[in-house]
Parts: sequence; structure tokens; C-alpha cells
Amino acid sequence: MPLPTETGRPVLTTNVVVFTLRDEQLKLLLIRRRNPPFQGFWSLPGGVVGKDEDVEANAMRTLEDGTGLSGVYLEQLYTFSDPARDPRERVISVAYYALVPSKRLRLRTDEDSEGVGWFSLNELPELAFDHVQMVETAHQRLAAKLDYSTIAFQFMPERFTLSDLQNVFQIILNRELDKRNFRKRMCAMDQIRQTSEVRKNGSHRPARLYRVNNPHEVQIIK
Amino acid sequence: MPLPTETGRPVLTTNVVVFTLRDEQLKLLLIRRRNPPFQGFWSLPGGVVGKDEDVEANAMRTLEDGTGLSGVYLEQLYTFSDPARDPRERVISVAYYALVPSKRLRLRTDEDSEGVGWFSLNELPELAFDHVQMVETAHQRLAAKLDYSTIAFQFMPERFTLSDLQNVFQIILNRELDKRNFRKRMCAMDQIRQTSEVRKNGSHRPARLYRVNNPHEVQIIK
DNA sequence: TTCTGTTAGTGTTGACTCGACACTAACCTG
DNA sequence: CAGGTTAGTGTCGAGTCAACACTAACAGAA
Repeated sequence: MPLPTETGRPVLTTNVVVFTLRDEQLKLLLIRRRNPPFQGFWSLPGGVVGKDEDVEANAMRTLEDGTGLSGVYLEQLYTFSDPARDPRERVISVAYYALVPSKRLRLRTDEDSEGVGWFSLNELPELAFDHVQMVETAHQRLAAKLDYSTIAFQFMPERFTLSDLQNVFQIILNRELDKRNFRKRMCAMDQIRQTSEVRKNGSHRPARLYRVNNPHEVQIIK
Repeated sequence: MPLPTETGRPVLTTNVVVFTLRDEQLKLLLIRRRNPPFQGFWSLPGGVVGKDEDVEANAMRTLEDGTGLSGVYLEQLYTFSDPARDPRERVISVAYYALVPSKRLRLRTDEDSEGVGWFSLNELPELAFDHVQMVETAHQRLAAKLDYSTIAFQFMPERFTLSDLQNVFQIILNRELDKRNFRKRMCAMDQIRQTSEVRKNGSHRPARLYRVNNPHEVQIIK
């Protein structure tokens, strides 16, 4: 299999679906396109992979440019390769998705003026290219992984309450969960530990704070 | 995001992990490399994606070249992009895996002389590039999907016995299963139907033949 | 014809998992 | 101190899952 000459090679890009939780909603990071095609449309952050650049490293860099964060959870999602997905010419995109705890994001209100914004999954604008498909695929994967991995903890700050955690699950799965069963399940899987601290949060009983045992690992359970 | 000039683009290829079941073993298709690098090593079939070619179509074509079969189950596995995975220059590979029923393959004994062969997963030769990693990833995915999809039926011929089917599961999972529980599970999921035929196979009770309800679909169950 | 070897085919039970369900505890505010 | 709000806790029934042993049907040999 001889390698082809440099002409005739498709363009390789990455895109990253960056999820976070804010205001009781699952949100994702979008960038407004300044140039054609799809000028003015919102799109997923992404970049062109250089000849000697690792694809995942490219996605990570894209993510850091968009959020200012490093060291967050990043996973390859799917490679999108429809020949017509970019009207200009053949562009193949390796899509990733990332989870960031909202506490680590600095909140900016003037995001839109910079052409960067966080959008609720329910209220997405029309997206450029095949990015809707990427978002749907990422959401499905995320919801599926809640069940059989410890991925949900990637959204959590260092200390959190069980109610916080339940909220995360409910938002991603888009349904309510039973409080007692949820707490039983979480404790049974032995991935979080009580701290000695509580959080006083208003005019009601304070909540015990927990922390994740291995915050930087995502384990497959079941 | 302006597209890069044609120089500086990485090469894009596909590789396909083609599984079949033969002689009570899970086997996969390998090709002996005629040229450097890794000259003389066995490797997964693959091809270079042309500028205007769909990646999946390329993988499908690769599969047809290797097996003479079309219309078999093919699924994207992962995109491998380590900058050092090809010693020549930057080559990115979108890996797929495929399942073919052995009944549909014409069996050739002189395969090795053609530089093409079926190898048991337990007795793989040293493989070129990062193809071992592709094989392992594919095997894991396959085993996982047995549990929550109807993928196993892709290995079955049109008519088969429950013992045949149990064998397929046992070989892929590499452990024995309980006959009665297995049969209960298979019948319960309502994906196969009895035929009126039986297979007389030797000096013992003949076995009822079954067929798959939707042979061309792989459904997610659970 | 009968006996033997071989694979096909069939149900029950106990352990465990999972979801439904309601009340008390602790704090703040007025 | 009464009322409002969130935190925190256990039981029971249903369903699922794994373990387990014997009979049925055929071919070939005696």
C-alpha cells in the first residue's frame, strides 16, 4: 500500500462537544462562525489536525482554547466522514466529547459578543455542518455511560452533596429519580466517601458533603 | 477556520477487523505485507481513503476485496492517530470491524500462498503497525455487544440450531454457558423463530432449526 | 432387537436486584 | 415557636438470574 501523493488527501479536523451543567441544565459550548460556509451559524469548537499532530492532542487544545481548562475528561466519540458534510471539499472530522465541572469555568456574561456561548441542549440554535448529529451522538453516549461507568463524577466539584449528584443524573437522563434508591445505589458502588463537613445552604437541614474517591479515573462498572 | 493547503495533510486510511467463526474458534482475516514497512508481517486489511471517497465505503470495499462478500455487518470501531503509528509519515486510520458468517465464505486451503489467511485470536502472529491494539479493541467491543444487542446473529447462517448459537456465544465470550438458561434467554428476547425443520447430524436426537427474525438489523436490547 | 453412546430438549428453586413508597431530622425565618 | 424547606433513612414485593439433572431421539454396534 504505497502512500498517496500529497495532492488528493482529505482534510482532517476535530470537533469537541463540551458539556457542562449550569442552571439545572445540560449545556454545551458553541462558537459562532465568522467565515463561510455557514457564516454566522453556531458550531462546535474544532480545529484542523496538522501533519504531525496527534488527533486527541488537537481536540484537547481545541477544548483548552474554548474553555481555558485543561485536564478535563475527553473521549473519542465517532469519526464523521460523509463526503458532503463540508460544501467546500472533503473534510473528515474526528469528534470528541468532554465533560467539565461548571465550578471550574469562569462565568462570562459577554460571551455572545465574543462569539462564544453556552447553550442548553433543549434550546440549540441551528448548527453548522453535521454538528447536530455529533451533539445527539454525544448525548446518547453520555446518558448510556451514566449507567455502567463512573463518568457522572466528572461533572462534580471536589465536594458535593448527594442531592447535587442526584441532580446531575436527573438532568442528563431527563427524568426524576427516587431519592432513597439513588442514594443506596451511589453508596453501594463505593466510589464516593463522606467527608466530615456539611453544607448549610438555607433555612433547612444542612447536607453532608461527599468527595469522589478517584476523581481522575472513569471506571467501567457492571 | 481556513482549510490547509494540500501539503501538510495527514494520510487517511481504513483498517477492518474481519471476524468469523470456524473450527470452533473466533478467527480473523490477515494479509501479509509485501512491502516495507513491516514487510512480511501480517496485518489487517485496509486501504487509503481517496479525496472524494466515503470512509465507510472504503472500509466496505476493503472488506469485499478481502472476503468477496458484501452486505455483511460493518461498524466503526475507533480512529487511531498516534503520530508514530506509521514510521514513514503521519497516517491516521479509521478502524472498523465486520462479522461474517463462515458459511458464506468459500474455504480456500491455499490462502497463505496468496498472502491471505484466517488466524485464531489465540494464535495471532506478530502484527504490523498498531494492529494488535485494533484487534483487542474490536474483540472487547464484540464481547460487550453480545450482552446488549443482537449482534451475535450476524454470525449465523440462515438456519441454525440453538446449540450452534450457544457455541457462538461461548467462543466469543470464551467461557461455557448453561444450556437451559441460555435457551430461555434466547427465546425470551423474541428475536428468533422455530422452523418446522430439524437437522439430523449423527447418531443422536435431531435438533430443531431456527431462523433470525430480522437478519439484517442489529438491535440494541436492554 | 436391544444396548450404548451422543446430542437435544425441558422447570424449579433460592439469591439477589430493583423500584415503589412515607416519615422524621435539622435548620432558618417570621 | 410554628411553618417552610431540604436532608436523610428502611421495607417489601416483583422480577431477574444462576445453579442444577433428567428424559428424548437418533445411529451404530452387538
